Amino acid sequence: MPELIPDPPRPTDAELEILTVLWSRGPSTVREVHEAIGFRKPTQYTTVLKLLQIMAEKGLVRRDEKQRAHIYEASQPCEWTQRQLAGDLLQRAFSGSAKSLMLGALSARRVSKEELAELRKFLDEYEKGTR
Amino acid sequence: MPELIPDPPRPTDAELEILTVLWSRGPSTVREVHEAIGFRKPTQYTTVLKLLQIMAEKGLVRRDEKQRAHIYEASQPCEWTQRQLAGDLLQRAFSGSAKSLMLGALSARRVSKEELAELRKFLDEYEKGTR
DNA sequence: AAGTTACTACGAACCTCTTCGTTTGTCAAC
DNA sequence: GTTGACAAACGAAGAGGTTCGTAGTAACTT
Repeated sequence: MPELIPDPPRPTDAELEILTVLWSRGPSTVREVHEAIGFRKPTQYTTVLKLLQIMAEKGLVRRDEKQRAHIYEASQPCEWTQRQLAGDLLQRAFSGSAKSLMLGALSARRVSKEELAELRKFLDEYEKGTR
Repeated sequence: MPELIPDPPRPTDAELEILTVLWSRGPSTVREVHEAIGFRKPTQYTTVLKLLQIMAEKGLVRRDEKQRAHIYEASQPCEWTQRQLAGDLLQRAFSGSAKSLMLGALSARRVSKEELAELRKFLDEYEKGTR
């Protein structure tokens, strides 16, 4: 019978930064993650290691211990986590109003005409999908 | 000369919940906030008080001490904070892609046809505004 | 074999967040 | 004036998050 594994919790800020690396790089060693993080802010190797260990306990990442240098991998796809985070914020800060969220996002930073067009296209496709 | 006050920090989960009450009720006493919160989850009066005191230190709320029962008020308008939160998440979890954020939000919960129409209308107006 | 390097594991320190019990102060009514 | 109600202030405890130093261990080099 299938193991019943609960959804991993919402990642914290530091955890999300690591997940970002794992999503873009794919399965990686601690060293690889550490190097990627190092570009953005100086961090000790063991800090990244500890974080990854804790994330493994929480179920945010999976760990392959077959090699000496363990390989870590995000347990959930990027889109899944993004959905959690967006839905969570939508609920907590925007009382569920997608329009308000959009307004907030667009006014937070300049958005190109291309991106606006993309958004429209996306709305069309979305509507078609839920018909 | 004008006091140079830094922007308040990103509110935590519990703080955001209180801010929500203040935005909808307007300036309120601790008791009023406590009652409003109590509808959603049982909480001690002093917990709300402490939270508000800390939020005042952080600059998230202003406090009027003229009355015996102090009056608290959100220091920033709802829209401002929403913009911060949306921009922050956009940056941290969506690499700045407004489209991805929208996709996440829409797939997080069902959205009515009316809301979709609203979104389109909003996009049009937004484009007009940034011409 | 001894020394060097690369890795994991562990533990502790420090901070923030959240919660609540207790104390202190103020005001009004009896 | 004493009492009771209601308010702020304070202190502390517990949980979680973040960081890092140190220790232990396996593999590689000479």
